[in-house]
Amino acid sequence: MGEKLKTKDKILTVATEIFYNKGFNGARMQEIANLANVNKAALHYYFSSKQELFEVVLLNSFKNLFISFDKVVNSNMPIIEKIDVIIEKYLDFIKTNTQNIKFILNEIENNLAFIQKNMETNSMKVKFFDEIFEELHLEMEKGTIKKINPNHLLINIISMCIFPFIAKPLIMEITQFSQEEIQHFFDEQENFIKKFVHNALQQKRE
Amino acid sequence: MGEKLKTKDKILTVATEIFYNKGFNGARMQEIANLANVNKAALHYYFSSKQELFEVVLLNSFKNLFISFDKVVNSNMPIIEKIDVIIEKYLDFIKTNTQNIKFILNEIENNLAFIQKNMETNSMKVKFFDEIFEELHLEMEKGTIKKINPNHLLINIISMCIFPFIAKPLIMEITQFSQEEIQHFFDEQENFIKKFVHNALQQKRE
DNA sequence: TAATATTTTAACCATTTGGTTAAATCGATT
DNA sequence: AATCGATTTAACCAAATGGTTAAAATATTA
Repeated sequence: MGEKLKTKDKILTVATEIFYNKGFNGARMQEIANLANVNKAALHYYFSSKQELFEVVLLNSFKNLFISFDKVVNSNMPIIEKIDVIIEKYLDFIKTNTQNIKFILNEIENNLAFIQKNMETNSMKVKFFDEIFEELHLEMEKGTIKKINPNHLLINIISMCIFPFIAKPLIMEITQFSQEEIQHFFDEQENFIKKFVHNALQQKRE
Repeated sequence: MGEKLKTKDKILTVATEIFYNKGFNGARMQEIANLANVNKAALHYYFSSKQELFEVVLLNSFKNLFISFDKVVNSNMPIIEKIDVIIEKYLDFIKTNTQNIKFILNEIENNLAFIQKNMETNSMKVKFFDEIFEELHLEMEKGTIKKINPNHLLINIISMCIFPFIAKPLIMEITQFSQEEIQHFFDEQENFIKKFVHNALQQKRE
């Protein structure tokens, strides 16, 4: 017991790693089998085809994304602090899941139908966005923060949190940053984004 | 004359399209040959291998990126307006070159050595960053704009301009935006980013 | 322990894929 | 028109790849 799933789990773990790094087309069943210490036939015993194995990995990857973003905030702290928490959560997630996001961004277009089907059946809806939207609208009505489009606010926050990680190799190539410089950049990024957003949200003092 | 390069150009155009959409691993020489209306052997007549053809496409792709970003601004308009122009240029570029950027982001890691070698020999250095950095520092000294880290400012501007295009399919899946809603988002995005940045840069009135 | 179901293996197979070769065709120059 | 180099083609090839099969090994259960 418990041991039964060992091989299957091992295969899935290895497959995830390989698919994340090489994508569907770059992944080789043989390499997955080798790294999982099983025969290629064992792969097909647990997963009928490369496509099926891939889809399991893709779906897990998506679930992972949604779990992390769901219900980020539900306390009754001030809106500005809440946004700070959102920024922290996004940065936390991307730091340890860069490959996960890259993988999804790369593979989503070729698998839209599959994803849509399984998003529905697994009822992975994002209430998070709706909730924070509503709250932002409320606070704007109250005059706590400036009136800006919440869609833009949230998507641009996500952009600033995620893109530098996705584009790290390109950024390093273009800027010729040293390892220390890029490290310093990422260390400072959280505070920069927070201030950036505060400036956009805070009412000017009258 | 001029006709001589026709076939080679046709191959390159088609190869670019295929490599952009499917990456190195997903691209098939046969498909490139078919779309270019030539035999597969003709491909190898002009490009010795898939790798070589790929590298030509990759290098062109990189040059394209650098040409677009080089010398964005050199007039003597106020710094804030200059930043606006930069935002416009980035958005213009990404609108028509989404696949180009995605391709580079995906393939850069596996081809770092090649890119570095050819960046040097082709002396594709980006003076743009240095110049605008210097100017930002100057204006901060003068007190025209707030003192913030130019690295962060520029990279975050780029993030906001580029990421939504890269992540459009994912955003649509998560937000369940309709076609009109997403269109509206992209239409408004330019002004949003500009205001966002202005707020971050403008000195509070005393 | 014998019987049964689960898991793993080695040896194959068909197809795809990048690449080659030698001959044929086309184009310009003389 | 004859010549010579550039271009294109058809027919192949070896290696890689996803997948299959039947038998062996390992657990599980009666």
